[in-house]
Amino acid sequence: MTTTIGFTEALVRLAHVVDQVFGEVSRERGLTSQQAQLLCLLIEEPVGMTRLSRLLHLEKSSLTGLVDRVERRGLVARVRDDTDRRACRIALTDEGVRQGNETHNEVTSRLEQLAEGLSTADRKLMIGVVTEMSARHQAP
Amino acid sequence: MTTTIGFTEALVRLAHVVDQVFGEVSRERGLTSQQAQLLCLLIEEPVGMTRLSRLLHLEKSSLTGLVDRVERRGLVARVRDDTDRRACRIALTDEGVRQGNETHNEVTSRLEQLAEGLSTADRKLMIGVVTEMSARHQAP
DNA sequence: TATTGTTATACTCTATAACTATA
DNA sequence: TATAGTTATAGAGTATAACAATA
Repeated sequence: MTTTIGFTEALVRLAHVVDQVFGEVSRERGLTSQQAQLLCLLIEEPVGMTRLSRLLHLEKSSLTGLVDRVERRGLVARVRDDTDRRACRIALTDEGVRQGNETHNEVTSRLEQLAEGLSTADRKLMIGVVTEMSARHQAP
Repeated sequence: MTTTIGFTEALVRLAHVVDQVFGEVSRERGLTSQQAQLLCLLIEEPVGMTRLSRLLHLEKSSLTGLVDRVERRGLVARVRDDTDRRACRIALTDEGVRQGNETHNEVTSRLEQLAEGLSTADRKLMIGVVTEMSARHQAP
């Protein structure tokens, strides 16, 4: 029973797998995908609401609630911006850093497991393809 | 400013792109991603709630509401199963077939556009990789 | 008893519109 | 006036638990 699929369908299927892995890992930590994604995004550095909303493709008002819920869990904090009293930056707490890193590592680990045995050349190819597609998608 | 990304990160990024394209196309038709996904899934044939819930990784109770909303929009109908009076199959209406096909085609078209210029060999490679990863993810 | 699907309930996610405070 | 962020509101998505009807 070997069903052949097309290229586009492969992309969609891959997206489902990634989404599900991310969802599973998040869920195991008592987080939603969105909450976990927020934590992962903040690992690098604190980010303000307006920029976060662009990065996550969310309206600012939607973000307010998401941040509220993660803040209530003690994983992030609103830190005031000294240069602009209207603004704040969302920063991970110590526990948030832990959860964010663990989530990221676990997702990475599981995806690596699924891709086990894939040659370095093939990986590089996929990275190249994705980088190109991603750039095209953001360009317009 | 050329930032190099890892293989796993590429997978995650690709998933985001696909999700977003799917979301954009759905939205343009006044549908949510989940509703559009349901329509696309039903293009092949009508499916019962239990099987749908496995295919979409959703609890049956969550599915009831989703089907309700899509049915309210006149895109699907609950058809009774003659061999089992407990069961029903969710079938696309004529309008549902149209929307499902158009959504599928538009998503395909936009993803193809993003992957324009990619060689046949590279496409085949990606299909192979995804098929393998997808199979591993479902296996356990 | 097991299975199919629904209902009740409680959160979460999301957008739109209107708002406050600061720039 | 424009920008940063919040509030109010409404609808959609989701899970858990309890349920009805049928197998």
